[in-house]
Amino acid sequence: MELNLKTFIPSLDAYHMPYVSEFASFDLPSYFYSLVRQIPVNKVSTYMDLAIALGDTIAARAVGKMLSENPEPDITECFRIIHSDGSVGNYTHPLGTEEKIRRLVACGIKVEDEHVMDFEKLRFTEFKTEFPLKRIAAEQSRMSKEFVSEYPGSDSFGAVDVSYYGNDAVAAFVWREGNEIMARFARSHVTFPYIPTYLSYREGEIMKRAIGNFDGTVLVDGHGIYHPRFCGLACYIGITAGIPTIGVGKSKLKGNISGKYIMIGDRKVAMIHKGRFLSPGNRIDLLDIEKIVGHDDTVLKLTDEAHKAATHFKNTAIKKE
DNA sequence: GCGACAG
DNA sequence: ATCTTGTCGC
Repeated sequence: MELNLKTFIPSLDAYHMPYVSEFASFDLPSYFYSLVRQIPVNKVSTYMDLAIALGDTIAARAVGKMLSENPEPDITECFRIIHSDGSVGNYTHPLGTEEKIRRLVACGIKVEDEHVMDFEKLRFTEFKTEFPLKRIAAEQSRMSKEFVSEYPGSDSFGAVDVSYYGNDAVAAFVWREGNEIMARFARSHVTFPYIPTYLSYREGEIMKRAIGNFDGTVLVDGHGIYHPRFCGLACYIGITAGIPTIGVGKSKLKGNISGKYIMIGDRKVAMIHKGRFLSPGNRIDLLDIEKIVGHDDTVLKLTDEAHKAATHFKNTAIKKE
């Protein structure tokens, strides 16, 4: 016998459809290196210029980091990227800054006292780009609209954290079973760099693999709606996996402190509890979080267990390889 | 000159 | 988060 779906499912909208990210496996470094290769041989550009071409000035440090990890320095020449004040800046090479200057001079660029002469005239900014970080930020804004504040309730809690050895990451997810603490791990090489406010695209997918099909509320090492686009790591995980999540951050992002709460504009996005910033990720609100940590102070300690598990796995399994 | 800038 | 990457605004 076959079911007539049209009869039994009146509207797909009645179901919660997990949001699918378009950038879950986006290779930002490859895109970035292709931008670097656009700089003409007799020109220079700055870390900030490349960050703008990527789509957000907040990525300036990540630009430096990606250049330092350039896998093909002969094909993607990175010595043309200099500081915004015209000084040549660092060069990840055994010979350091001296080598950067030597290579610039070899291209006919004049350098005096570690500064590029006629810097503004030699500066290249006309990148052909689709501003990927702007697109990702737009996805965060769209995704934030999928946030649901109704808490389904749960008697089980888990916590997830990530530890790194270079760009090799391990995610640890821990939960309680009776008196035991259980752990599940996920490993992978990550390419997306750490960029403030884009943490989801570095850690979201590996964390979801460690969480697996856990049926409960997940504490995430990062913020939830306490985020400039109301879409931090805990939201990304909660909304793309369709599960209740709570963001647990150790440090501030932006926003104003008002008593025990953090405000972004007129929206209350987080509460301060025991030096942590707690914010809704998905399918929960601040009042639920307040009740949970007030009723059971062992729940938050799961985040410490997740941190320990991830660090231990990294030190014992990854570092030795 | 020093802090922000989630991890 | 590690192993050093940059800019802005006060």
